[in-house]
Amino acid sequence: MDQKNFMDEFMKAANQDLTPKQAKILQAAVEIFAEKGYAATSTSEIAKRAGVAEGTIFRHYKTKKDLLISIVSPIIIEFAVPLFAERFINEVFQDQRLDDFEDLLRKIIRNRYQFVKNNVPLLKIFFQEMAFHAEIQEKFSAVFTEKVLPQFIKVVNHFKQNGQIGDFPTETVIRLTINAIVGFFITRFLVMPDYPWDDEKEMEYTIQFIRNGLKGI
Amino acid sequence: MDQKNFMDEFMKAANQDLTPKQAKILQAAVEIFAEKGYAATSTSEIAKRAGVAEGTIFRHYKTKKDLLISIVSPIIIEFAVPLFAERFINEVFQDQRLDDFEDLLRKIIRNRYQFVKNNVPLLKIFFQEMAFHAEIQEKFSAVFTEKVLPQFIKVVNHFKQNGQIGDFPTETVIRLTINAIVGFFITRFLVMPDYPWDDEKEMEYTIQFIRNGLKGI
DNA sequence: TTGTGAAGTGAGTAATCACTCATTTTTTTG
DNA sequence: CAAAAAAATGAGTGATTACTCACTTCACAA
Repeated sequence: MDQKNFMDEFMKAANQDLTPKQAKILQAAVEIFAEKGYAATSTSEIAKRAGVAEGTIFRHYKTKKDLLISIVSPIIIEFAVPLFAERFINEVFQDQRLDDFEDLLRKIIRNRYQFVKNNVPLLKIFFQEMAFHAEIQEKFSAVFTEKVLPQFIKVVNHFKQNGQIGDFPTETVIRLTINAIVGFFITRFLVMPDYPWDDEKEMEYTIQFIRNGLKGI
Repeated sequence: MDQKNFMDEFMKAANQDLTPKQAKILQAAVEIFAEKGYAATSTSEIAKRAGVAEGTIFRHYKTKKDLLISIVSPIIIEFAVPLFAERFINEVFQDQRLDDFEDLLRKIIRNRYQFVKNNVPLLKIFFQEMAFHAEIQEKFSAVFTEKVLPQFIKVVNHFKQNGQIGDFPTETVIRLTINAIVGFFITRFLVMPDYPWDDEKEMEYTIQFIRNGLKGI
């Protein structure tokens, strides 16, 4: 995916030029997809909950799958990109206050925590349907390898050089870090959303776990 | 996947003799459920791949959902339980060679690695369908809280007392540990199965990551 | 006011769905 | 071997599916 397509997606996501009925359709689809899964959801049920005729769905979305893609695409970009925009990463190398791995971890986790908390159903749909739809996999893969990975590598190598991260391969550091962070969110919001979490504490423990786990001996 | 291992798992768990056609049905259902998901799979397609009449499926399984539960139930027990059988855990407190957190981690990860490798489609179905079927959630919850959690708590407290695990809450230690291990398996076998993994090295890095991450400073 | 295109409608359609059941085939048993 | 039981069959069922299309309603510019 090239830059232009990418920005198109982003603009499409940011734009609010949806008709009221179209917005209702998206809202209903997200709710039901998250509840029962894409394949188990019928377009008639979406139309019913959206308070819309079934034909209206197909006026805006060529197929049911098109509706799914329209829902999932923005969330891929919004979840992965913002914290890894070039502007932000450059700060890491220039701003004294960011030259600490633990502080960076804290900043990333706290920022993404708010985003995840505000988008649980959308993210549930993403994780579920990624397993079965090549379009979603490809879109995610493109965003990850083009936008996230290069910046992540820069940062890890930076902290490896100044000794805050130990002698692991860079890809392994990235795997372990993303897994610890995303794993926390999945446990917190999808696996055990009703557990009496103390989010502040758990985030801090997770930060310590990652920092110590990656520290050289 | 090795078909022999695969059917062995079923025989063991079901503790019941299957007719050849019934075995074919299970095998076909596992394959297609893993490929396209439970809801997107039709019973006619299962029958076709199994080389069986559609009615034969319903002679052995009351409903399509019944077939799913019959597939998923054994895997829950076999994944969670074996390493936490009382006999094994008692060894941890008696056997000198097991009185090292790192060695225990290594033993657990290596054992479960083989199991996961031999049961990828089954585990994929489990993770996917757990999100939507209360029966599966309840079965898993029961096995986890009755069989796994109590043993895990014992072990963690043991290693906290002798200083190998630092001052985290026990539940947090368990969350971080399971997340690191299961996360590795999911990344390795579901998210990026085609990446040129060096499994030995990645397991060792994961062990170091957990051990250092949980170590008190 | 009127013309025009977009938005919205809902009855209609062919295909497919999970599941049934009367019947046939295979296996077990006495 | 014959009778009984179990396993397997596949055509048939009503319900539901994603999607279509001829039509109506709407917003708005000329």
